[in-house]
Amino acid sequence: MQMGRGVGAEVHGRTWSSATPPSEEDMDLRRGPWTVEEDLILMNYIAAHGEGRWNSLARCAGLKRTGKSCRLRWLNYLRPDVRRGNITPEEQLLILELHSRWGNRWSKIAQHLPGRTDNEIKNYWRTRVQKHAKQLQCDVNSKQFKDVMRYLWMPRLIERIRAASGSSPAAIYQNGSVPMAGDHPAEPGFEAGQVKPSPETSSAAGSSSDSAGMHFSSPPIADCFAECYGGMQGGENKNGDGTHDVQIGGWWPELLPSPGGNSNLGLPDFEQGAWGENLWSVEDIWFQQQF
DNA sequence: AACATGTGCAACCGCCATTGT
DNA sequence: AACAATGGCGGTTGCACATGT
Repeated sequence: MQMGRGVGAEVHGRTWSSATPPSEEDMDLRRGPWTVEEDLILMNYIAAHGEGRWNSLARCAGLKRTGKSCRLRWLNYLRPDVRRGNITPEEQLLILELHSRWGNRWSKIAQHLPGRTDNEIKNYWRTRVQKHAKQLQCDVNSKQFKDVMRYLWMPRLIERIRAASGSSPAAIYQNGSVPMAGDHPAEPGFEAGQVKPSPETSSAAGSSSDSAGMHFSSPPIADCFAECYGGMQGGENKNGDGTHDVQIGGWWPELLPSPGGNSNLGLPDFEQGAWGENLWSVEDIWFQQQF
């Protein structure tokens, strides 16, 4: 998909004012979508000379582009290790987790998703996650929404990954690059929440009779994440006695689709982008209203 | 079939930090 | 020390395509 852009006013990383009109060379700069020829020139030049010093690179390569534009094109599109295609559930989970930790630090988040660019992650967040917040009529940065993410989406993603795993869901962490609980600053909004699930209204995806009156302190997301993933590292949920799934024990299983069952129960289909109107089950709405 | 609306995403914008002179 | 050039980042835009009516 290619598209043009409006005529902007920045060349060589600088802007010009009406008092300092662009030079003839500046006027010659190309904007908008890159052509195949330009891509080839850029790739060949970088293959021969390496990347960096983008402004001189653009000049020396004969590209009528700003250095910034070349850099962006290379990093977001042409780099050989750029991964394209759907964001996997594992990646989705990681994005949710890391965003809860770092906020809109897209480049930092991208460092933990090999092959994914900050631009892609940012786009994912804006198009998918923010859309959900809108559907729930709450702000994406609100505690409500963060709790929905933490207690509904993430466990469901985990369950989905687990259900799908023959392939290890922990594969994404094989490089050991993902910081886990304890190595990040506390996130104030996530520290002290209390969840009071209603047994009457939370049984859509399963049955539970022992959760009445249960109160759970909200663990930091990373703790849930580590716990849940810890339970999956061996490929199976090892605990017959529920000790391992301490964070997703209790009322969480009620919200989760049964393993091997329909893992899409009430879960927005992140992967396929099926974000219809009825994404939210009654329990989701109920959950959201508790905050 | 034609039009309207929604969605995804590449590319640009503007600011700030760093580096060089 | 001051200024300019450059790199990097988060935010925003707008077009092509998909989907709905």
